[in-house]
Amino acid sequence: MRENVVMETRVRFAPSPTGHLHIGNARTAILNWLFARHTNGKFILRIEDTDPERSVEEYIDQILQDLRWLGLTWDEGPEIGGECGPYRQSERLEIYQRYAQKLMDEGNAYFCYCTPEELEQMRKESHARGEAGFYNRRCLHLTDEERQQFIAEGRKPAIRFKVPDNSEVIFNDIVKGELRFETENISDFVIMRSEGIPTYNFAAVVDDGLMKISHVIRGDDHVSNTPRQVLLYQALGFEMPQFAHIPMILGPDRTRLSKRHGATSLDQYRLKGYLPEALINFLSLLSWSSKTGDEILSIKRLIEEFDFERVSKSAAMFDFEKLNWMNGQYIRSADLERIVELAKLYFRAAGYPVEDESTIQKIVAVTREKIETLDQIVDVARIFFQEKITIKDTNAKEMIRLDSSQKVFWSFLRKLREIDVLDRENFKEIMKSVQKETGVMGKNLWMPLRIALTGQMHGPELPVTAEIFGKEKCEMLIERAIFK
RNA sequence: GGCGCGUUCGUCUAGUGGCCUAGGACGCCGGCCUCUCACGUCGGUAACACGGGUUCGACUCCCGUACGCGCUACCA
Repeated sequence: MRENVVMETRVRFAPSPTGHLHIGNARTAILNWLFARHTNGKFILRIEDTDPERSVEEYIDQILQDLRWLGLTWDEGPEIGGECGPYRQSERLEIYQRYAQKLMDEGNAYFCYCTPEELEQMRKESHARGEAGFYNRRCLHLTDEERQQFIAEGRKPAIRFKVPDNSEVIFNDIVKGELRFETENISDFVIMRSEGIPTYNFAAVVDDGLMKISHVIRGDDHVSNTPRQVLLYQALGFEMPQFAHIPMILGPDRTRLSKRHGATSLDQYRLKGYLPEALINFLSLLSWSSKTGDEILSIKRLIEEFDFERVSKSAAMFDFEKLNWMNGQYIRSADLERIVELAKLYFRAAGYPVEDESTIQKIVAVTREKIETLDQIVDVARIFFQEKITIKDTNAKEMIRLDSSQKVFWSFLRKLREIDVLDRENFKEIMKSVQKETGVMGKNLWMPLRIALTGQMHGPELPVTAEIFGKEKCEMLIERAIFK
């Protein structure tokens, strides 16, 4: 029957507020979002904050902010609600209890009174025997006296799911293909902790089921959890979603990307001056590729083209070099006004005055050409804000003392005084006539001017730099270079 | 230890049995552009983990080995 109905795609991103939004999780969020938009479905945000030990309220806001910064708008979730709320697991505790009770009533789950020490012992023993699972099902076969005894001792029970014997869990993963697991290798696992809080595997299934999630898209570190969840779906009678396990992102040492590898939280990237669309583009290209072979892809194209057919099965290393290159591409092609606004943030932090809008715009236009992350604009633009010029480079010092350089300065000065307003065009004209007059050309002509004006041998286009400085400042700087 | 997943240039990848003398991108190297750096542009460097099958033919299919990663919690 349901073959005829075109089911609406409903995907979810379910972060746990135990820290900042990790770059790997951001990628998972991006792929979920892309798929939702591609299929015209819904992108649902759910907060998995069942562990009070590790969940921190502030991180929820942080994560929401990060997601918004990326532009990943959600259709249901915190702050906007939806038909399947609440969207915070800590507010759904009664729901999990109800379904756990249902499993107990139907004989699919049972109380477990084992202590951490007892469990640890079992783990050791089964490990020594070379088995996969570890729980020996002691509490499944408890006599009434034993049970009374534990209760009398004040032991609070957890609830374990009873894994079917001798069967095989088979499911089709959209990216990995058919996956099979013997239940013999899965021991009865806890679904409700003794404090009445659900475990991840249980809460995720109950919520995904109730929220009618059609595709579970997550990192492939969850593959091993999936058979447990499949069993739960079956026992609970929920419709099974499709699973798509996307490959991990690795650090330079080929282990899963983590803090050890440097910047891993999204806000660090924002602060350093990466553009959200660059990050989305780059992250999308980790284990996915456009069939056109293009690599610079707009959000629009990403939405149009994304599908699981082209997601690869193997993990991908995070390549900072390529991200930087890509970010540079986006910085240069973005609307200038936008980059100006962002650049001002960095200028202000560096103490540069940003009041003169048209000057700032010119500065950004010429300096964005040379940076890969926005924070680098502070260094490149320093020449426009520095109080006085100090020449550190000895080659540069020697250069301006050259007779030919001094001749150039004098000639340039004379011609500069003849004009009213200096701009990039008449700067070039002046240079031409200075060349004619002095016979100095090429590097010997330009470099002394560059050094006199900026104190450095490298920098933005000189005509533009001179225009930004203006006639008076140039005049003053060249005079100084003459008498040095 | 057990279970699962993976393995094409340094890195991200294309490749679905002949189109592969393995293509593109980042990086790197060199040329051009040029006052410099960067941009841009042109060219170069560099890979099918290994061993068996299957097949007229294997990067592509099957099996094994090696290596890597993940899971193996009353974390998610």
